[in-house]
Amino acid sequence: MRHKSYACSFGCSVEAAIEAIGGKWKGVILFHLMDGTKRFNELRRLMPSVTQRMLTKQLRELERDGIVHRHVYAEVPPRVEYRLTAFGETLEPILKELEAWGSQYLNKLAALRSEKE
Amino acid sequence: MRHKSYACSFGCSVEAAIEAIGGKWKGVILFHLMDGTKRFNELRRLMPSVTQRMLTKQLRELERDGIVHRHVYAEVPPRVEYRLTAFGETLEPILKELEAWGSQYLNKLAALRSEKE
DNA sequence: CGGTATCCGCGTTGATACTG
DNA sequence: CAGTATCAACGCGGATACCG
Repeated sequence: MRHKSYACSFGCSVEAAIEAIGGKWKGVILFHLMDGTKRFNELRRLMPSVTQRMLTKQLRELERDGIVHRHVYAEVPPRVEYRLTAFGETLEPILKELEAWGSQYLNKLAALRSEKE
Repeated sequence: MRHKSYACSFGCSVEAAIEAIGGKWKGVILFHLMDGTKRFNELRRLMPSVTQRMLTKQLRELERDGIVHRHVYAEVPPRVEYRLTAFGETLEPILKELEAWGSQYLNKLAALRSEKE
């Protein structure tokens, strides 16, 4: 799914953007990181329905894509903090708009359902 | 994947938004529909790598979600046109920003690769 | 023209157990 | 605390064929 060849020229940057942030939990992860640096288990607590495996995987992809920075402290017990990179921060306005739009969308879905009853 | 219960309160509207537009081809479809009404095979020509099955499926989901309107003309041969709904049009600024960001992102990926060589 | 129907591979995800 | 490893299951998506 990831890292296909983006040979096409038009509309594909939209696709690339959606691939970067459209992973199953990435939007929510990024949204929480907009609040500031978070530790691994902090994120887990914020997203209880995400398994540890998936959280790790999504964070690694975001790191690979230059959106999230991972800082490992050489301590015992281990401490790992995640934060947006400068590039990741350029997503903030988009994430905020997505949240606003998503909220409208959820309202609309709820309205559609209640009018069917 | 779709129509989970959105019981949670925070960050989930981002998730909902991404689920609505994050389908494999939805971003590109919507981007093309921003140009104006398109017939089914017009969209196919604009996105040659999308199979007919997938295009149909994604369009049906966008229709169900109130983002795209499907107009069937009672003609022979059949004619079906797709266009953004009023609600779908509220996505336009977001899609444009996603495209701009995606373009930056692709540049960044290309830079990362070339500096590894 | 604009779809459905069916089959199936394979990637993604979850569950569980283990670790430095 | 913050992961990795392994295995099994599920479902997305492609290929192909057929239809009104």
